[in-house]
Amino acid sequence: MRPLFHPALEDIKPEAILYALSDPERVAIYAKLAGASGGGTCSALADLGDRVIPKSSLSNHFKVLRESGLIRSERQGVEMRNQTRCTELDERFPGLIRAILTAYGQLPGQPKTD
Amino acid sequence: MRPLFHPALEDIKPEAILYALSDPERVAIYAKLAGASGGGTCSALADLGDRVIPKSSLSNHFKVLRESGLIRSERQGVEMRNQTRCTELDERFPGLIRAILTAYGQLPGQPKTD
DNA sequence: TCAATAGTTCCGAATTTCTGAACTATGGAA
DNA sequence: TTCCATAGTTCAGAAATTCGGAACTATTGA
Repeated sequence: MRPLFHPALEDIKPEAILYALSDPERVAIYAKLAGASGGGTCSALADLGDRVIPKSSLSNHFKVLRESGLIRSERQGVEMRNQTRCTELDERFPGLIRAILTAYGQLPGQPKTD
Repeated sequence: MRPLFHPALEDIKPEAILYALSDPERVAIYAKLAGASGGGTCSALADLGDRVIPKSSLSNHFKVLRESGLIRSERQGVEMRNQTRCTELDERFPGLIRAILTAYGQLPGQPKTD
């Protein structure tokens, strides 16, 4: 398995962030991750309620989120811990992530409006 | 030619906005439009400096921007006037467009950082 | 060493994007 | 009215991307 790639903060591109978050499934995953305290595993986030995302699609979603710079993944034993890079990101693109999650009505603790 | 479709404000979806603005060419077009006073025509926005966008691609870019709710297009004689819907949009998704343009370093009047 | 679990990679099918060529709509000139 | 020029749209095939099942890899525990 090739090592996971994470872009350096200064290499993160707005187009990659927007592309990654232009898919509601990825937004749902990211929002859960932003809410979760422990660092979510892939399989813990596969269930969207109305549909269960296939493993390979899920793996790809995480790859897109990771390579865009939105999350950091690291292996912990048999599973993968994923966490958002939102503090860093807010430094590079102030207000961006919050505005996006607000638009989706997915800010942690916020009632869904869509 | 079929009539141009514009979504009602309440039908505008964040995923469509993010998708439309995940393409740097479309961002460049949108940013020019946000800066232009008159309402830009397609051909006036085709020249990106490093490349001239083909007519059909340009037409498609405008379609994506229009159907996502970012711009409004209306025929004025032989040409098309395009204008942003940013005031409306800011009402629906507060701060979103500004945060995105800031991330791209493309806010009107702002020096490019990327 | 073997089995179980978590996730990645591969690869073919389906979908989407891109763009040259043909077409449509409008306005002005003859 | 007819013809031409201009601005943009639509069509269609090629290229690129996405999706997801099946096979594979890595790690842990028995």
